[in-house]
Amino acid sequence: MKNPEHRIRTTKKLLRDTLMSLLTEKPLRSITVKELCENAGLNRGTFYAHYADVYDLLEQIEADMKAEYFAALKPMLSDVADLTPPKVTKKVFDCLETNADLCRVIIGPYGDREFARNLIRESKICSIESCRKFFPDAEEWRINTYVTFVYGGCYALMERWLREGMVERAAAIADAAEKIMESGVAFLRQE
Amino acid sequence: MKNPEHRIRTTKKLLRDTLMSLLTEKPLRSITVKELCENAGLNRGTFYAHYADVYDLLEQIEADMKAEYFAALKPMLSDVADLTPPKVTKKVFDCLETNADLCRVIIGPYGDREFARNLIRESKICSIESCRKFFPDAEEWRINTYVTFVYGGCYALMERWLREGMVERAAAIADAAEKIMESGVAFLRQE
DNA sequence: TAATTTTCGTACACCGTGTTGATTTATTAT
DNA sequence: ATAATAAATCAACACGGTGTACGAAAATTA
Repeated sequence: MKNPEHRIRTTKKLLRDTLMSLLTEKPLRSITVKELCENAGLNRGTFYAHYADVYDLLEQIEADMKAEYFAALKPMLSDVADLTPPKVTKKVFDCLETNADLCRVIIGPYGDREFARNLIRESKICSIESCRKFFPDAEEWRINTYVTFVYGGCYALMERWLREGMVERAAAIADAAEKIMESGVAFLRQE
Repeated sequence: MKNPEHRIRTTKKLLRDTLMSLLTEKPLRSITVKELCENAGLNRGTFYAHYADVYDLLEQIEADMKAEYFAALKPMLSDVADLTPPKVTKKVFDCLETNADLCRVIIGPYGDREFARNLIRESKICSIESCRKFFPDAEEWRINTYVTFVYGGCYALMERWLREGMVERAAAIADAAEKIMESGVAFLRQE
């Protein structure tokens, strides 16, 4: 075969998929290694050959997701020169819409919302930089505060959107977010 | 003694304090009933007389916190007639500043941030109502979206504030939050 | 086909769990 | 104070998942 570790990859993928599946039913704390392996049809010893415990497994899954997220996001960001925070928001919402299945698990009742929050928070850095470019005279504290607020708001919208089944289009939410972060409460006086 | 259950209350309080203390060192998942009782100087059987497991204990602690939070917040809210969302924010920040010790544990590395988020989210309801009062012509969707965004933003500021050791005054953060939710990005053009 | 690597199967000691029943200690009521 | 009541203690137990080990079986590579 091409890949010398093809077999391991298959096994790992099976364990990952099984864990994600179990996470739609119950919290991580009540998922045992034994149960996980029985569901995956794997020997328990095989699990321990790759992971220390279920938390370790989830951590590795999340690390990979994070890598994929930024790998997918970066090209989206780099092809635009004047990248205002609202535009970043739109890109991120599109990214979520693409990976809807995964998002639903993470944001679900037994998912790791904290992980999602951290992803968004780490995206903050580039926004702070672009903000500085557009408002060179603004104090550092103001910029940081504004971006923090605005990212928190966007995350809240995302969470609601995912929780309610993504019935609206990503673009619609992104538009609303953009208008609020641009003009605040004036958003309620429109139309 | 006055209270017929004085002894139980003392025991429960001891268990609670011990758990909160342990939560500053390690995550809940690696805190065992055995360890908790050893630290509290109590018999393990005593624990099981009151709680099912450590998760049950934390749930009860959080339920009480929630009750206290709203008990403290309601009088703050009721003594003002024209309660705009920004004013609610100010009140909540004051409330957090008062209970700084507790907040630090919850928002800390092993705390339950999700619990904090839920508290804030539940405060949203009264804000939606007051928003409707001030903007009777706005569509329901717009109001809900705006309040969701704005609460997410406030929560993000709170989290940052707590994480950075509450060095700034609550009023300062509340002012910033107020201005952003009022006029959006214009916040960066001030001063 | 032979060599290598991964998975399987089994067994084992270990530890925390949750429960039990009897005993001791503290609180309440008389 | 003393008896009655309730809670905390103590020791013991079966149970289940953990993490590890090692040889056998199966799959992959050369």
